[in-house]
Amino acid sequence: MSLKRNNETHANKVYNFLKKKKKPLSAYEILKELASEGISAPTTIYRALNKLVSNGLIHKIESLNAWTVCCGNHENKVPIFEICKTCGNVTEHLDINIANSIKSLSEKTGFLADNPIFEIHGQCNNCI
Amino acid sequence: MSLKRNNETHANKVYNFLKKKKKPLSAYEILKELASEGISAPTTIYRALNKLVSNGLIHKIESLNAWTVCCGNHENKVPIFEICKTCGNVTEHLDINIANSIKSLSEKTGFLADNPIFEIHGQCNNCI
DNA sequence: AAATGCAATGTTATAACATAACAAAAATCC
DNA sequence: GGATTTTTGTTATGTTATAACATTGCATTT
Repeated sequence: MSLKRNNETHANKVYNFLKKKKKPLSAYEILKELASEGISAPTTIYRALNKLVSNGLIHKIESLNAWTVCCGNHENKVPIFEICKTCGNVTEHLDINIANSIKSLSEKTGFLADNPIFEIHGQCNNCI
Repeated sequence: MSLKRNNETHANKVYNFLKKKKKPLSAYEILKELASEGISAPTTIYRALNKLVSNGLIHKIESLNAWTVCCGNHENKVPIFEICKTCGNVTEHLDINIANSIKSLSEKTGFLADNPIFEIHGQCNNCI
C-alpha cells in the first residue's frame, strides 16, 4: 500500500478549482471548498496562490481580495478588470491602448514598471 | 470649564496628519500615531478615512492597504500610482491618455465606470 | 543504499486589516 | 429648548495574511 502523495500539487488543485468557478474567490472561500481535498490551512492556500500568480496563471484582484484565472496570453497588453458593483460580475479585458499609455508614462517618469494593477468599479451594461 | 470638544474633527486630524507625512500609511499606522490625539479605536480611523475618500481628499492604495493625500484636482484625468518596490516611494500621476483609454474601453463594453484603481509596482528611476 | 538538497506541505500562532452593533456625546437645525 | 443629524466611543468579532518552526516527498548525488 503506497503512501506516496497524490501527484497533484495543491497549487494545481487551486488552479483547477478557480478555472471551474470562473469568478474571483477569496483565499478563505477557496480554503473552505478545498478542505475536502486535504488543504486545511490558509498558509497552504496563500502559497498556492502566490505560486500561481508568479507563474502568471492567475491574477489577484486587489480591491476584492480575490483571485481569478488569467484570461489568456497577454503579450503586449495589460489586463484590466471591470467589476460591477450591482451584480458582482468581474470581466478581464486586454487593452492595447492602456498598455501604450503605461509605456509612455513610464518613458516620461523613468519608472520601470513590472506589475500593473488596473481595476475599475462601476456598473456593467446589464445592470445599468 | 468648558467640556466642549475640540473643534477639529477626527477626519480633519487624519487628513492633516497624512498631509504632513506625504506618504501612504495604513490605518493602523495612523492609529498608532494619532492615539495621542484622542483616537483610540480602528473604527474611528476607518470612519475618518472613508469620509476623506468620499470627499475626494485622499486615495486608498489598494495594493498597499494604505491611504495617501490626493495630489490635486483631477478634472478629466485619472490618478495613477507608481510604487517603487525598492525604496517604497509612491508617486501619484495624473494622466490624460489613460483617462481617454478608459473612456474608450467603457464605450466599447458599455461599462459605467465610477471608481478606477490604477497602481503600478516597479522601480523608480532613482533605484534602477 | 544512504545522504543530501530542495520544493512542497503541515502546524501553530499571531499579525494586520476591517466591520458590526450598540450606545453616547456633540453639533446643527427648526 | 427639543428634535434631528452627525460624530464619536466601546466592545466584540470577522476577514485577510504572514511568521516561524517542523515534516514529508522526491530527485539527485555520493
